[in-house]
Formats: sequence, structure tokens, C-alpha cells
Amino acid sequence: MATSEISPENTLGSHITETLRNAIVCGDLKPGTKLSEPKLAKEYNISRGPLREAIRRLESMKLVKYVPRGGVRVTTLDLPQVIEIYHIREALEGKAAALAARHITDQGIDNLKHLLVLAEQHMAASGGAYIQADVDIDFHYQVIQSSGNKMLIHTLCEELYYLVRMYRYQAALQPSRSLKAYKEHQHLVLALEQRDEELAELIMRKHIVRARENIEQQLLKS
Amino acid sequence: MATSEISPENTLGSHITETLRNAIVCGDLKPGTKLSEPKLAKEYNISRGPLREAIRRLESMKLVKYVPRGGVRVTTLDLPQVIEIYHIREALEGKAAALAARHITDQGIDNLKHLLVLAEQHMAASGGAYIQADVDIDFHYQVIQSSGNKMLIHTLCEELYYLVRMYRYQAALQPSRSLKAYKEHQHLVLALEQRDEELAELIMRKHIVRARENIEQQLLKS
DNA sequence: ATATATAAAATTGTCGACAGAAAGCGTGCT
DNA sequence: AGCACGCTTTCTGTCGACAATTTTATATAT
Repeated sequence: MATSEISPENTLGSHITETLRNAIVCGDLKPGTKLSEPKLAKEYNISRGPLREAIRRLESMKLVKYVPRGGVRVTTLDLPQVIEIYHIREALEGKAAALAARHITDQGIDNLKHLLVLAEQHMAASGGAYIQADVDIDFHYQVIQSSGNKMLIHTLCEELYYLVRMYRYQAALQPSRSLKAYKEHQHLVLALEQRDEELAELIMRKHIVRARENIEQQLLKS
Repeated sequence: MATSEISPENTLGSHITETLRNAIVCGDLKPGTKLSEPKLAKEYNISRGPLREAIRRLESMKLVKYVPRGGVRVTTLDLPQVIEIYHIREALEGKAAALAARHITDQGIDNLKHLLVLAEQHMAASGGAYIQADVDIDFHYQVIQSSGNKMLIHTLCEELYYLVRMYRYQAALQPSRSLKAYKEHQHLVLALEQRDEELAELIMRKHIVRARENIEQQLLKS
């Protein structure tokens, strides 16, 4: 499972947050949809109080855009915004890789190697044309977690990555880059194994730059 | 004025957010203080609804820590956390500098130069022993704004920088590094003027690394 | 038929109140 | 004196309701 549920928080507000978050990320609530408080409250049988708190949290994840007295709408990601996200990912995940090279345990490296094996199997089974999404995200998650920087982990995994996931569902990325991405992951594991911070950062940054260029290319020719 | 008020949002919830944010950042609400909803509601003559929304927003700025059914407390920053923040700043502001080198206008460079002059005057007037805080923050703000990456701007200026400010008030940093920092700013402007992305990123990263090392040193010997 | 102005409906922002849980307090027992 | 238990108080989580504003629909005039 890619999502890491940390705090149970048995409260209606946090529960509805997760529900709405998943609905938005998976595309059940399409970009641009207006979130009507009375309707959602009816639909989920809760009052508007917890619902509004949930909306504020979605706002901080940038999954919805809020217009005072105009309600909230599900974020619509256009290409420039996606590019912005990838620039941030490049900086943040690059640093995460560097920190991971410093702090990762042997066990952590074994986990990453295991994910590489899984990816290999998927690719073999589907003739290289599989959607790498889940395994890819798991890999990045593992690297980020290994950085040991709690705030960085939170920023990436709890704030930015839901947007990335949303975009994935929204755009249905073609798997054209899966083999290359796999090899780049291999290189990264090698650098982490050698505890080479600079190299790990460079590899991760280049990996994300290429992913961005791939997206730019894909969307510009359409 | 260092704070850039963007959205008026004439709503009680957003107003109380700003009020509490300032109170926390300036230290009127000391780290560790428990925010009691009834008390704050009384104090500011509002009901608990908008207050709770404000608290959720402060939560996303990491200014308060939330414990389900245990209330919220003003974030206490210990050294490891501050170091975490500086690692993130290094990555994010480094990238911001690189993007700024690409997108900054001549007018933007003039603004930065003007800030340098202001800093120089402050230093001359106070014999080098002034607290560079405000001018320094203004400078970083200007660079970040010049990156043109809206999401990056938001992440840094609306989320991370309140924490940085809070720490400044909390720790009352000594100005030992102000002259060096000033020169590093000068170098950055030079790189921006030449539109050298790689160099701008390197200079900014080094600048923040040194600031972090300075803090580590200051706090470790106490 | 289009545009404008008015009225009706729906939606947001805000409030006060209640139920259940947590914390604080005092009393009694060892 | 120290600890445990139960009671009181406070606080959080949740709800329904009201006012003001925005949006939608309607009717009227050009």
C-alpha cells in the first residue's frame, strides 16, 4: 500500500478529510467541481462544521482552491502548474536522496532493492508496457522516508504527493519512460549503498528533471 | 513591511488566523502554550467555528501541533527541527535562486541592489552589530518572488517562513554573521545579473548552509 | 429575442448549545 | 504521607439554526 496512514484520529473531520482526499485524488471528484457544503454534508451524513475543517485541510494540500464567499473547487492542474510541482520535487527529493544517503540503514537499502525486483517483475509480466505508477511512488516514498527529515517527509508525502497522484490519474501518463526510470532507480540505489550524498542528489534530480521533460513533451505535442 | 498580505478575505476565520499567526510568530503566544478554544473565543469575541478553522490553518503552517482530543499547543522548535528547516530551505531557496536567475527582470535586480544598499546603511549606522533580520528576510523574499514559481513562493513565504520568523524571535540570533551574509547576498545578485542559474543556486545553497552551521555552532556551545 | 431588473433559492459565514471525553480536585484508604 | 478512587469542571467534537451574500430564475421592457 502506498498510502501510509499515520494518525487514526477518530474524528469525523479527519475521516471526511481522507474520504474527500481520496475522491479528489482518484478523480471521483473531477477537477473544477464545486464542493457544495450542504450537499456533501447530506451525502456523508455529517454537519457542516467538521466538513469545513476538512476543506481547510484539503486547501493546505492544495487539492482545492478556495474563493471567499465563492466556495471551493477541486484544483485543476494545467501544464505550467505541473511543471512548477516538478521543480519543487526536483529540489526537495534531491535533498531527500542526499539525506537518505547519509541516514539510510542496510535494511532500508534491502527494501529499495526489493522494490526494484517488484518493478522488474511487473515490467516482464506486462511486456514493459505497464503503468509504473504504484511501484514508482512506493520507491520514492521509501527514499524520502529514509531521509530522516520529518518535516521534509511531511511536506513531500502529506502535502505534495497527493497532487502528484491526482495528476497521474488525471493525465493517465503513458508508460514510455518506465524502463529508463527503472534504470535510474537502480543507479540511485547504488549511490545510496555507497553513501554518496552528492551523487545520490544528482541522480535523483536528473531523474525528476527527465520525468518533467517527458511530461512537457507529451503534453506539448497534444 | 516584510509580510505580504495578499488576500483580504474579509472573514472572521482568516482574520483570526492572521492575528494568532502574528501572536505566535512574535512570541506573544509562547511555544508550548495550549490554545484553549473557549478562552480564545472569549478573548477575541468570536465563536468557536471560525476559530477552529483558523487553528487548522495554523496547523498547516506547522505553527501549532495538534493532538486529537488533546487540543493544540504552540510549536516548540528544538535544534534538530531548526536544522530540518534549514535543509529544506537550502533545497527550496537554492532552486528559487536558480529559477530567479532565469526569470528575474532588470527591475527586480534593481530592487535587490536597493536592499543591499539598505543593509549597508544599517550596518554602518549600527557599527556592524545590527540585527539583520528584517532586511535579510526582505532580500530572500525578493529572490523567491523572482523565481516566478507560484507554488514555490507559497510554500516558502506562506508556510515555511513563519516558522523561520518564529525561530528568530525565539532564539534572538546573534548578528555575528551579518557582514558575511551581506557579502554572500552581493555575490548572489552578481550571479542573478549574469543570469547564471547554476551559480545562483550554488551561492544560495552555500549561504543557507552557512547560516545553519552558524546556528548549530551557537546552540551547541550553550 | 435580448437585455435588464427584480424576486426566489441556495450557499456561505457565523453563532450558541449539547454530549462525551479529558483533566483537575478533593476525599478517603493504607 | 502517599496513593487510589470518584466527582466536578473544563474542553473538544458535533450539531442545527440564523443572517447575509451570492447565484439562479423569472418577469418586464426595449
